[in-house]
Amino acid sequence: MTAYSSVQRVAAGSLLAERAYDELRAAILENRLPPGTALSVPALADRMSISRSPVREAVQRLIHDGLATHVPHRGAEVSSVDIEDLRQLYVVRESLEGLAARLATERLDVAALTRLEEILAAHERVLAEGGGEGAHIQQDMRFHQVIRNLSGNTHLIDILDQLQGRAHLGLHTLWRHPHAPRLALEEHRKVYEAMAAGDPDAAERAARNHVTRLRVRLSQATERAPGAEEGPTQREHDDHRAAATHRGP
Amino acid sequence: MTAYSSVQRVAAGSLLAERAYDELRAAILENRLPPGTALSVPALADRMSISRSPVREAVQRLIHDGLATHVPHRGAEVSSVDIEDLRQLYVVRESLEGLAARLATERLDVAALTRLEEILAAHERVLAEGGGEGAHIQQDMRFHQVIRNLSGNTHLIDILDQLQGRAHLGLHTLWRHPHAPRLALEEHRKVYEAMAAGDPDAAERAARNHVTRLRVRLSQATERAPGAEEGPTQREHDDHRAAATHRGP
DNA sequence: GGTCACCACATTACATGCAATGTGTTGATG
DNA sequence: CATCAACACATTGCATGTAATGTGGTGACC
Repeated sequence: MTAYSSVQRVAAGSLLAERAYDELRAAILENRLPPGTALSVPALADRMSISRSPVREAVQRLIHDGLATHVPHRGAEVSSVDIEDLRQLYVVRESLEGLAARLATERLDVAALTRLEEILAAHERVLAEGGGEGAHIQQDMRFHQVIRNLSGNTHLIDILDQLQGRAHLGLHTLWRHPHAPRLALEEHRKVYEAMAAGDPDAAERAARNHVTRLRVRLSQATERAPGAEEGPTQREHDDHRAAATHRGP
Repeated sequence: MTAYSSVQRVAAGSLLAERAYDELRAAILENRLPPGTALSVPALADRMSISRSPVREAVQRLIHDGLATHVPHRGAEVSSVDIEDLRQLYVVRESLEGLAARLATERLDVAALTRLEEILAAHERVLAEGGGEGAHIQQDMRFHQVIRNLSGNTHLIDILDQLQGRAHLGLHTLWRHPHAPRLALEEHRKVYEAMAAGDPDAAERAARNHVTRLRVRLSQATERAPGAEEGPTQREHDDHRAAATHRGP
């Protein structure tokens, strides 16, 4: 029974696996599939009216991205980002956002600068109008996205992209600091100003500072509303061919 | 015709896909499959006497790792790392190795310190005995690997692991600086000393410096022996949903 | 009522079939 | 001799079949 769709558009840019990936990723990031949700390949394939192959591929990409977790004999599920994990993520992001801001400043042009201004303005508007958490997060993501794309460093862009995805996922679950959006916007302005002034050092400091404060606020917020304080929740790091060099007893 | 292997050990830790991945990764990193080599899924499946499914999965993981590149209608091939790409990679590594060294210093214990000493000693031995480029690279990798594992930061570990893989791949092709191994060892010692002294700042600086110099030496070496100087060989960055914020003409 | 064995189910991981599609080659033609 | 058209090939991407395996629930038994 070859489903209903008679000829599956194999045309340009179709790529069922990619579509499935994009769809699932978006659903996860928008919290439509909250952490812990089972990602059954057969079920998803059925719902999307495609076969299991592309879905399986999509799920594996999600796992690779850290947005999903493979549970031995129960399939995959949407990752639950715990606070410690998120904190560690911010530690890495701190360095890299700083680096991105520095590189971006060095490669900045008028168009990019204008673009950043637009984003800040839109962000301000969102906060003024009380556009909701989702709208804030979107502007926040755009700001960082533009900066890292300006860096011109492929590796940096890819890594930050992934880290932001993970962070985003975590933020849906944890953290509800009422002033956070406003503080973030103010810090973004500081980064922007340093960049506009053509000061890479200042831009790096400002960006690092921004992430550091995000991390601190996260810790503070979770301190008084403990969610997973017991147990370090230390993810077992499957020694990634680290044993290759082991030999002794 | 289910091949020869009658019952395919599906037992613990089997996982054909993973085995295939490990095998291919090792082959690529050891330069047994030099950059540009075609990675035909059917051919590999045939050679390994398994079906295409696990091989396809392995190849996709390699692509994700950046060790292989997907060529539209010709399958995948082992990535050719060009100098600019490698240089950019080192820029990122600079920040992250610095961070790793800092964090590692803060979490250092006697056992780890001893382990680092062992590696330095082994490295020294390799260089003294002229153990060859491969042996040097191995010690180099071990050193960095131990440090990042000490950092205790899962994200950092994963990212550096991948970056080191890519760098390793590039180094097979490019770069033949006769003194490089000796210089690297000396710089490793500096990092070690700062760590042993319990000085996170110094450790970070030393580690960053180390990578910076690797990068500079790379540029110098390729300056006089241009391999791919013509054409920026800029890898097309498949706009990674970056276009989401694009709109204007 | 609690414990344990059993059973049906869901899922994975792998094998394999198959149509669509671009590549490279070969041979015909101007 | 160069150009071009037709062809056979290899490969991908997707669909689907299947055995092995662990989960969860259900009922019997103590």
